[in-house]
Amino acid sequence: MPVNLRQLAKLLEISPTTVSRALAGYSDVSSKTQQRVKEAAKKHNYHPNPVAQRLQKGKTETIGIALSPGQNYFKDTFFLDLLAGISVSLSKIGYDLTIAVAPDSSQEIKSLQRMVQGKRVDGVILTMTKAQDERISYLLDENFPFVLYGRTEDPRPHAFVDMDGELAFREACKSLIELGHKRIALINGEPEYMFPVFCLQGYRNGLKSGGLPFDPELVKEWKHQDMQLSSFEQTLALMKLEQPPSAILFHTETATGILQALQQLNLTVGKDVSLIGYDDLEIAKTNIPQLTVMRPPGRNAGEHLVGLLMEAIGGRSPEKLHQIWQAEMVLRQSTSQL
Amino acid sequence: MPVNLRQLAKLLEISPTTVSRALAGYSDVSSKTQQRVKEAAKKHNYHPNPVAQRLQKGKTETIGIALSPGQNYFKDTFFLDLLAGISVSLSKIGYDLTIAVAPDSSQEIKSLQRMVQGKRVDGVILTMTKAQDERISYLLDENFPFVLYGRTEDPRPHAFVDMDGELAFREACKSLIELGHKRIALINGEPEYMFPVFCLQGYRNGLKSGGLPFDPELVKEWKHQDMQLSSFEQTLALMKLEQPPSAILFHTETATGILQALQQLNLTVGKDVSLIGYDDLEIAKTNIPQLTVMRPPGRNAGEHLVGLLMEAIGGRSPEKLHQIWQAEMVLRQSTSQL
DNA sequence: TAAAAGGCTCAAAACGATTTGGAAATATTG
DNA sequence: CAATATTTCCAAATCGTTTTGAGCCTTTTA
Repeated sequence: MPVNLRQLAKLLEISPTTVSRALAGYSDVSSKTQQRVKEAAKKHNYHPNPVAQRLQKGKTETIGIALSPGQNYFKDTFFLDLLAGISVSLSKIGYDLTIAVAPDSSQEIKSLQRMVQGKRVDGVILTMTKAQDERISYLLDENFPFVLYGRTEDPRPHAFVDMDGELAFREACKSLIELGHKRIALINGEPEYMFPVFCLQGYRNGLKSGGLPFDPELVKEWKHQDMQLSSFEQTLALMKLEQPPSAILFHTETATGILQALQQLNLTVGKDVSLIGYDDLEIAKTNIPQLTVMRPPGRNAGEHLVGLLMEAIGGRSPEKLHQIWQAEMVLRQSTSQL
Repeated sequence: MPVNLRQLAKLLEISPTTVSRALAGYSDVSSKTQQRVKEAAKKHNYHPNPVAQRLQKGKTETIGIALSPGQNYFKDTFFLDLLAGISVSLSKIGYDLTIAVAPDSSQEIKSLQRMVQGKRVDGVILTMTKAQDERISYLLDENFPFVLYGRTEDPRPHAFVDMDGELAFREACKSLIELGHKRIALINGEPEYMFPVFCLQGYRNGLKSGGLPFDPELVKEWKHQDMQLSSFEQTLALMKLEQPPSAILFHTETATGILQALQQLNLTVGKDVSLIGYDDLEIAKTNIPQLTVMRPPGRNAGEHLVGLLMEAIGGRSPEKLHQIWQAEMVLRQSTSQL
C-alpha cells in the first residue's frame, strides 16, 4: 500500500532522481514534469520516508528534551504550553520532538547520553537548570548543540532563554516598600536551581535600594519534593517570628500552601499580610482575594527556544543566542498600604 | 570522531557482517571474536546509528503520543508520571518516544496524521479519549496500531487501559448514603469525554442501589477550559438550591474551585458539606481538612500502555488487550455522618 | 554552420546498518 | 581416509532516499 519513490518513478516512467528533484522543486526539472509528479504523488498518497531521508541527509531532524520526574514542572499549564510551542514550531520545519524522561534524577545524565551519543537527535533542550549542572557540562564537553530554558554558572558560551528573576523580585520588593512595608519576607525555591538564586539577588537589591536591612530570618526555602507542604510550614514559621513580616514574596506555584497557612492563622490576605507572587497562574486569578503577581511575558518560549537551537545547530556561535525576558507587575487585591 | 560499522570492521580486519552479528550476539560468531568485537566497540565508543537500523529493519522504533494543549492534563504530577512511565519503558526496549502537540484541538487529527501517514512512528498512544473520537476512528480505519488511556464508544476492537470510573463513583455514592446523606451532588467533567460518562453512570447506580431518587438539579458540569472557575460557580449554584446537597462527589482536579466556593459561603468542609474526590492529588493531603478520595492504583499506567501497544504492533489481536483498574476509598476528614 | 550555452533527464554512488546465501576451514562419522 | 556435518566467516543485496556528474537535446551566439 505505501508507495515509495522508486515505484512512483516507475509508474510515471521517469527516473527516481527526477521524481525526487521534482518534489523538492528543483529548477532543473521542467515545470510540466514537476506538475505531473506532484499530482501523481498526491494521487498515490506518496510521502517520502523520513527515515531514509534522515539517513541520506545525515541528520535526524529530531530534537530532544530531557526531563526528570522528580521535578515539579507541572503546575498549571505552563509546561504543556512550553511543550506545545516547541512541538508546533518544530513540526513547521519538519522536525520531530522526542522526549526522554529519566526514571529518577540520578539517571538524568544517562538518558541524555542515550540521545546524544546514540545520535538520536540533532540538538537538545534543557529546562530546570541548576547552577552546577552536569547535563550542561556534558553537552559542552561533547560540543553538542543545545539551548537552555534557564541559566547556569558554566561560563562557556551557550544558548539560552530565561526570565529576569532578579528584576522581577527587585521590582516586587520595591513596590512593597513604597507601600510602607518594613518587614518583607521571601519564600524561595531551592538555591540548587538557578532561578531562585536570581530571585534572592533581586530581593536583596530591592531591599537595599529601599534602604531596608537584609534579615536572613525572613528568607525561607521550600523543597521541590513537597512544594505545598514545605511552603505551608515555612509560612507558619515566618508568621510565628517575634517580628513577623507584613508582606511576603513567593513563587505562585506554592500559593496553595502559603494561603492555607495564612488561613489557619486567621490572617487576612491583602490586609494582615500583603502577597506578591511570581508568575500569573490560574490560582492567582481564582483565589479570593485575587493575587498581585509579577507576570512574565506571554511570548511563546517554545518558539524562541527552537529558533535559538536551530541557529546553534547551524553552527552559529552561541555568544549571541541569549534572551532574557522581563516580567511586569499585575496589581490585584493581595497587596495594600501598611 | 563517530566511528561507524565499516570503520570498526576495518580496524579489526574483519567483515562488517561479522561485526554486526558479533554485537548482536549471534551464535555463529565465535565467542572469541565476539569478545574482541565488543571490546573494540566499547573502546572506540561505537554506537550503531539508529537511523540506519530503522531503515534496514523497516521499523521506526519510535512511538508517538498525541496531545492537545486545550486540555488540562497537567494537574498535579499525574501526567508527567504517565509520560515518565512510558518513556522509561520504551527506552528499555530501545524505542524512542515522540510527542506531537497540536496547536489547537481542531488540528489534533492533522498532527496525528503527520505521525501515522508520514511513517514517523510504529504505534500511537492516545489520552483524553472522547465518546466519539475522530482520532480513534482514523486509526482504526487506517488499521494502525494504538492503545488508549481511556475508553471510547467505537465498537471495533482495540487496546486500552482505563480506570473504572463507574465503580469508583458508585462506591463513593454508596458510602455517603451509608452515612445518612440524602441529597448528594455530582460535579462532573464534560460528557464529551468518556470518563465523566462512566462517573455519572456510577453515581446513578449508587443512588439507585441506595434507594435514592436521581435529581438532575444535583448534577453539574465544569468546563475543561476554566476548570477552577466553572467548578467554583457550579458549587455556588448547587449550594443556593432550595434543597442544597449535604454531600458532593467531584474530581479532585477541581478541588481548588470547589473549596473556595464553600469557603466563601462559610460552609465547613466535613461538617456542613461532605466531600469525596476522585483521585488522590497532593491537594487532598495538604488541604485542611484533608479530603476523602477514591484513589486509583499506583500501578504505572505508562508501563502497561507500552506493553499493550507492543503486543498490538506485534499483530496480536486486540480483543484481549484490555485493562480496567479499580480505585479504592481513602477515608479522611472531609466526610462525616449526616 | 559550427561552437557554446541552456534545459532536462538519468545512472550510479552514497548514507550505515542487517540479512541472505554461500564458502572455507575444521571436526565428526562410518 | 573419504564423506558428512559443524563452525566460523564474508560478499553482496537491501532498506528508501538525495546528490553527483554526465549526457543528450535544443537553442542561442559568433
